[in-house]
Amino acid sequence: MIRTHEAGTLRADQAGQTVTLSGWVGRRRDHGGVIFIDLRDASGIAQVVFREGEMAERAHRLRAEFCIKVVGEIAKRPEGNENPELPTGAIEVLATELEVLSESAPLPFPLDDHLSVGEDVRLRHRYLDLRRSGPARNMRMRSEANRIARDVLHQENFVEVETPTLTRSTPEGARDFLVPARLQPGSWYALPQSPQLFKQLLMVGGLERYYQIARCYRDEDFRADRQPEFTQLDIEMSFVEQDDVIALGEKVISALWRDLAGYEIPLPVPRMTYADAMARYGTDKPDLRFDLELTDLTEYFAETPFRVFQAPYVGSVVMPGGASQPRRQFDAWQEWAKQRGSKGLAYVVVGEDGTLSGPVAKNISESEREGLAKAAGAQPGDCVFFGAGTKNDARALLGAARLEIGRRCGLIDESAWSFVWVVDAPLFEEAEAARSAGDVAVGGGRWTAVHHAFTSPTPEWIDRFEEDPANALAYAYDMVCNGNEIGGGSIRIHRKDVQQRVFDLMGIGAEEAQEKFGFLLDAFSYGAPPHGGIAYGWDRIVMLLAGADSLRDVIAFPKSGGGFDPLTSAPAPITAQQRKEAGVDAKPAAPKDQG
RNA sequence: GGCCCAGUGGCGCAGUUGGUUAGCGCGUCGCCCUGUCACGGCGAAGGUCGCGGGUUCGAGUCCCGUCUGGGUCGCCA
Repeated sequence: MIRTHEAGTLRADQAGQTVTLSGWVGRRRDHGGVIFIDLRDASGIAQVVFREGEMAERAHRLRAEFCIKVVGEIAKRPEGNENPELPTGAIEVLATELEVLSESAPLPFPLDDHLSVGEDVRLRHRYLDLRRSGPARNMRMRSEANRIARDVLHQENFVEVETPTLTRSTPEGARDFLVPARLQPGSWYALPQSPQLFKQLLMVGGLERYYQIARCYRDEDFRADRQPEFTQLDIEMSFVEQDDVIALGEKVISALWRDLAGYEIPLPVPRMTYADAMARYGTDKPDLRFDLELTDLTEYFAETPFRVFQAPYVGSVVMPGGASQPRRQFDAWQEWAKQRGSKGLAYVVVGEDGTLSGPVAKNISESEREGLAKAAGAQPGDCVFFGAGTKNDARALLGAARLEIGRRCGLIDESAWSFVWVVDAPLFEEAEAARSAGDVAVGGGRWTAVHHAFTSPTPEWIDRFEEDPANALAYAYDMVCNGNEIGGGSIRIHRKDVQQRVFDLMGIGAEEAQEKFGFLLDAFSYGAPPHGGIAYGWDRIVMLLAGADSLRDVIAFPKSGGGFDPLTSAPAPITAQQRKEAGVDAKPAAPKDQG
């Protein structure tokens, strides 16, 4: 090693020792006769002092981010010159030797922690950004999270297995990234959207307990909380039921939050049914850091003269103190609602004397006005927002309004952690609904899987889901933290007959099933064990633990919008030669196409 | 794909109802400085205001288009 000590570890009791440090020049304070350098390495910083003569002269030429080696003696700082802000603030290193290991060009942006720098410049020079304390801390925290997960799973006898990234399309429902196969022009690999099928095969393979910190790829449009390649902590277990996977999942999560957030998650994590979550919070990932709930007023307005409320569903959410909003603010709410595809956001203002006002108040009947505040749970001075329409649409709008109210009214305790399992989600949705929403419905049937086609029905439904597909429940569970879905999984189908019935309902014929998932079905015919698992959204979990605002903050080399890598400028054009070899332009041999 | 916001020296920003030479802070470069720690002082360099077109006597500013980035909805477990 070309250092004997790490800069950030030096303490007063080491005074007198001669040390060799290597690292980067942080701030320098040049006083002519005496020059101070903050020498930074991965452990922290230490002040190095260059005095008079040749040492000072050479140190004078040092610039920000030069990589240097310094030999010197640790000394207690003169009385009154200690810096209590620094862990090493009691000492300094009196340099006797200086070697510049590598010079640095002027920086494209300052590395000081207290200065704000645009994200695109930082990502373009991510290697410099990572020298800053914040990004460096996030990388280390992520490493710790990996370690903790591995520790827990190791203790539980899990086997870490790597699965292929050049593979066939997995049935997750997103668009695949495709890789041309040079040796079979016209054929393509898909990058896995998750290791779903492989982990099930590992269960058939008798590994019983598998996990992987797995890279997954989905070719969809971008969001702040989405990257085209992302990481899951992927887990699968044999001979388990829902409660077993949930218990294991809680072990992992509670260890993470205990060690990295200093928070002891009260166990067991409460569970809520999907139906309950939708009814009370208008979402399948409720943020339970505040109590506000939706109210179902469909019955209440059953006889309403107000056309807008003559809908399959009418619900409301209260904005505490919302009555005092200026008119402009209510207009802004309309805009807000329109922005998410709604016609508007009906509202009623409850005056201090309890009388209702606002555009909606005039349109409803006398008796409806009478009891509305009470029915909606509103107090004088509140305002009530309404959603009317199909159950799904109206609830989605109200759920979003609930979150917006929480933010604007400061109802959310930002320091709080709320965890909940959402269970008993529907197993199927109508294929029509899925298709109209732009989904690529698998199979030609009326029903399609909400999760994926290998999710088992709950024990109550496993023998009769065909009778009432709309209400059949999936043996699945999502873990939600502060309104973020951080993980989800299910008990899988392991019986060939059940799998066949699910395929039948989805209109996937035997031939099609064989072609698409034949390898899995074949595997299931050889004594497949009952199994299930869970996958945690690793980037998002680390983001929450780090208190970061964006997934990009916890990924070493993230992509920016449009899937562009600001550092390497990928994706990039290929040469004609590469194009030819890759077989990108191969014509399909025969019309006999495949999926 | 829709909508919203932003693009001004290396970085972060200001720039009024359109009006002379586009400012400020940081950084950079040079000189000075023996106790600083976001050191300080003096001086200097550095900008076709994202790009293209239009309106105008005159555009960083107004209009249209376009590109890039961020956010959001669609999409996405």
